[in-house]
Amino acid sequence: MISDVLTEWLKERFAAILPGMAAEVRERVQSAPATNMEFGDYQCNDAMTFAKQVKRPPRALAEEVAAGDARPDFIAELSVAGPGFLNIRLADSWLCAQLEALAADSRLGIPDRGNGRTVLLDYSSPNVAKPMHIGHIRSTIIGNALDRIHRALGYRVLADNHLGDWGTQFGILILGYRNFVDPAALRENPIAELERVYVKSYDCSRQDPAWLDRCREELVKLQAGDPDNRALWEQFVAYSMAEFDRVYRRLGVQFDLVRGESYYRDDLAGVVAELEAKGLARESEGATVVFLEEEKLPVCIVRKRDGAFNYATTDLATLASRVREFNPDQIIYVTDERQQLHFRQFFAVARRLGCTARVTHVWFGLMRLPEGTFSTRQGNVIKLERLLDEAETRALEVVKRGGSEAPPEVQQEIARVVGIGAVKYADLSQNPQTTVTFSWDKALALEGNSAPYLLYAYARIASVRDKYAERFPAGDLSRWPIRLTEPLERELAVRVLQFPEAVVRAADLCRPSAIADYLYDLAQTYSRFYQNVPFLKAEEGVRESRVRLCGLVADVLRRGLELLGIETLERI
RNA sequence: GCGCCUGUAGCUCAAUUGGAUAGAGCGUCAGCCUCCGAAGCUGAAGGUUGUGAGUUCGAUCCUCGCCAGGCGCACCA
Repeated sequence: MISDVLTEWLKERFAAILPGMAAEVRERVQSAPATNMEFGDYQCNDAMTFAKQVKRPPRALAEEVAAGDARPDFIAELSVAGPGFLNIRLADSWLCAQLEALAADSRLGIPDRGNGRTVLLDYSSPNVAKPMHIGHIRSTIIGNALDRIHRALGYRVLADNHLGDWGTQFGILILGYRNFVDPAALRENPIAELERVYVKSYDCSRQDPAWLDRCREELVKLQAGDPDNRALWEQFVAYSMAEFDRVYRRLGVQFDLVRGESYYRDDLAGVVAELEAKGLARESEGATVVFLEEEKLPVCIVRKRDGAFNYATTDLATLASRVREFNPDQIIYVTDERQQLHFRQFFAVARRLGCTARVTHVWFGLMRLPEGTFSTRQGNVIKLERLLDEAETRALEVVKRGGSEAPPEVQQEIARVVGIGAVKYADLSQNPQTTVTFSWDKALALEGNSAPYLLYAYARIASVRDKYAERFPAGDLSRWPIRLTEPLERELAVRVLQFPEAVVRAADLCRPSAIADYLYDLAQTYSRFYQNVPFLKAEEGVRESRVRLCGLVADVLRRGLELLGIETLERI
């Protein structure tokens, strides 16, 4: 990566002029893309940071760094500006060589950061017997993007869908099912019917304590292995999986493991026993809890007063099982913001149990409606499948409005890719940690910073290649080197080479939006280039170089979108 | 009450975690298709970064106090 090459060189330079603090220099010196094109391509601000410590003027330090006579071949210009900024302009010849290397590299320069190390990703994790609604989309899409990004960086990724298939809701559901289910409706739409039954039974439990007691009994029977309740439970899980699989297929999401909470049900007692044996958990107010005073956190309950286990227990059992079986270096959980406290508690307990795997909670803001939060009981949920349908419908309207000549099934396919891509991109292109207020127009945006803008840029490049082949049938792109003659194409070249940095950043921050931001910037730069720099009309040599550069942009766009789980089309 | 998060152009969001003149899209206004795909491009207007202090060469970013909103806080997950 460009920044690595520059950083390494800068570290040596700083270490040479600050021999007393070489170790710290090697730790901290960084280079970053220039904030303003006029300054150069990259910059380094560390003369200012070190000046304080050595009590010397920052500008003098910077000048000393810049003064060395052995200027490496990748730097064309190195200058000092303002209080001590080091501005670097890269050499065109070196940029061209880097582009040639990128063109020959199937990884497009993405480094092998993982080196085979294992990352386990826990995401999506919907509850059985409830429909997937738009609140589930963020975990699924962000988690899947993190999955793809880590795989690209050479990690061994295990994506695990930790279904909510063993909670207290099953007592309510089983009793409701026995009393209210409509077999015809169940055949027609199982999940909708189960949802109706659940809501009705839930209402009963709120009004009638006796009903609630009977729900608890059903739950106890299920957990004790009662054959009838077990059969019902299996049926519910099967219905839900069918629906989930349908949605996942549409979203292009695949898991390596689908292990719901039920998978760990026999481990729960052992977790509590271990905590007690190690003196970490003790009885309090009838429950078994772990006190977390050092961390200044509330107590973590691992067994309720009624003897039942809860979420924290399940998570601890799950973690232990994962460590035993896969020994992951890192486990990433993707959930909404409401679970922050829970994860802080859970991680604290895990550490006390000696867990050394790096555990990360990636949380995202809740999805809301303009009128407030939505809930199953208020009946104002928007189902995920309906969102996807609507996305495809709107995209199809745009395709038709554009006067597409393509046959209907091709238009349908374009609408599918554009619509689903728009939904995903709307979520992935912004910082996950903000609350989002759902609106159809935003989720399905088809212009501006959106998937269709990127897909359009991509399709235009595919067209460029076709046009080139058509007009210059004897042309052979591979015979011509890449050259940089126009400022805009040079700018585009630098952007293309920054792709690996965007991927690394997205992984480091667990923020796929870093890639989305980068791709949008790349597509914008490309569009300006496309509009303002002639290439098929350029002279031979320049023409081939520019068509090849276009091809590299296309490769990066395709790969980048793929990392976000968004498909591309050659025609749109 | 305590904790976490958010507040940036009329609206939706960026700003590479302390860097230079805070950038995009939508919307508004003015231009660009006999031309490599106009789902595009060029330009204009639009800002006391919620607010008040502090830290330093330098603050949207760090510290403290306020204001507004969201989400949590012992037996749901």
